[in-house]
Amino acid sequence: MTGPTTAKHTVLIIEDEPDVIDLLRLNLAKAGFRVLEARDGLSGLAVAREKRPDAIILDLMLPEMRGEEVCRQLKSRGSTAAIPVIMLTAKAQASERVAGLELGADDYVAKPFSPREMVLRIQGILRRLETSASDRLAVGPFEIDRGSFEVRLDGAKLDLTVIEFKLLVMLMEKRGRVLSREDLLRDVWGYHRLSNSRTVDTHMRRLRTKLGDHAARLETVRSHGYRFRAGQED
Amino acid sequence: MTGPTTAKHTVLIIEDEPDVIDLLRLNLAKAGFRVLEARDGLSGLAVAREKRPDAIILDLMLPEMRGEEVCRQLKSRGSTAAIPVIMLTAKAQASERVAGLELGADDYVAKPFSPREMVLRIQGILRRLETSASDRLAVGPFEIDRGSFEVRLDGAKLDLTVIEFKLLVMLMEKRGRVLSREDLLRDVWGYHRLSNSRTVDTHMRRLRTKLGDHAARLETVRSHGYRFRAGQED
DNA sequence: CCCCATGGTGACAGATTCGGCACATTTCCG
DNA sequence: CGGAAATGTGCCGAATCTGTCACCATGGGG
Repeated sequence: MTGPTTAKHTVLIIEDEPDVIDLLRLNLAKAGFRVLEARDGLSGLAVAREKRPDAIILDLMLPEMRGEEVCRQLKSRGSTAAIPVIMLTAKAQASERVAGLELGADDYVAKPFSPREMVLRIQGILRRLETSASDRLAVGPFEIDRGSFEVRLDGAKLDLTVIEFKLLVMLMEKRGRVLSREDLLRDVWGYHRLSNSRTVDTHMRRLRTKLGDHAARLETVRSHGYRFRAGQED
Repeated sequence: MTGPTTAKHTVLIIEDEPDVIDLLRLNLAKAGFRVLEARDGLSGLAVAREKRPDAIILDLMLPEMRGEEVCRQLKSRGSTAAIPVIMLTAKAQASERVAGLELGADDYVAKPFSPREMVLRIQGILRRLETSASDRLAVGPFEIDRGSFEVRLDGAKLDLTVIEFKLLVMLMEKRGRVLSREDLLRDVWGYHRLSNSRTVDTHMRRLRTKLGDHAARLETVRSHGYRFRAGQED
């Protein structure tokens, strides 16, 4: 996220059985989640659209609108399609599971479930979304956040140009591999016609300067290009 | 990814039973995946590190090194920690499942499993990773790719400044909500001391100019700030 | 209907960034 | 060791980006 860091994640429970709601609410709250609830499919859909929770636990058996349909509608609209949905159902048959997954559900838990497992699943899904959504890339002392265009080296924020940023990202993504000047021009600059100039070299120097002590990670491979050396932490 | 688009996803199967391997290999290949395999834990770990597959199917019962340990080691190193792991085990007890999830596994499938379900799970996990990894943000005619810093409007590439880009991303992420000038200064500019100038207004104008016909999506909310109007597609 | 707070707009100057060049340095090869 | 090729480095002018200001347009409250 580029935006302000949200302190807590919000989970919406769409479920009609009060016992199940209570069980989930208690455990999710204990794990630090904010909890919303809806007692039927229609209002669940409405709450999801209005509040945009970070995850949804969706019972299949619901009044007003069945869970399958709720899921389908969630997944069919841009603003809610990315919200992970965890299906909750009494039936554990494989056929049901497949149906749920085909609807676009992100995970599936059979009742009776262990609340601990449910919390872990949600945390796992959110962790996965989070690390790739804010799109962090960390190698040793280098930390890159594509979301906020920030680079940190040994914790200190580096002040890089857009080109320098892209250059470093590309080198780090392909760390260990040698990238030719053409590769870099194509991907960092987006050139089609290949400039025959020494632009890449110049920018590499600028980048190295800003990396200070760690400039050594940017290796020159004579006659071939440049490489971000992959260390043991990689 | 900023780099070239990879055509196929690669899945690594770490499993010692030939029957299971064949079943998976067949179905995954049919679904368009490239398949790697390893017959024991140690070599599985090695292959994972060298080839960096897009997903790993990991049996718990393995010669050389147990699946739990393989998973732990995968998750403990930067380069392989982000690879989703799907645990495969004969035991379906809840306790085992929790243990797997706590190890950092991303999903869990009990044997005997339906190959169809397995393929769906992998596709689901990869889809989730993908859409957020390349970090696309699409609303109506707007398409943003944070990976390549590109904005397209009605398919045409827009040439935005870094500030304009961040501004638009922030407004789109929080579309429908009014963002105050302070919100925007804090998140786009990263100011701590709040500039009392009209900087935000000026940049909004510049952004609007570049959006042409679609500038109307950027609404001014008098006395409060700005808002990206959420349309029906959202 | 008028006033004034609020926001839009055009302009501008300073700062930053960029691509390229000339020259220095290094590396490799015979 | 000598020379050629490759790369590092300092620097410059052009282009771009940015914050700010002054002035204009607008609209809501009294």
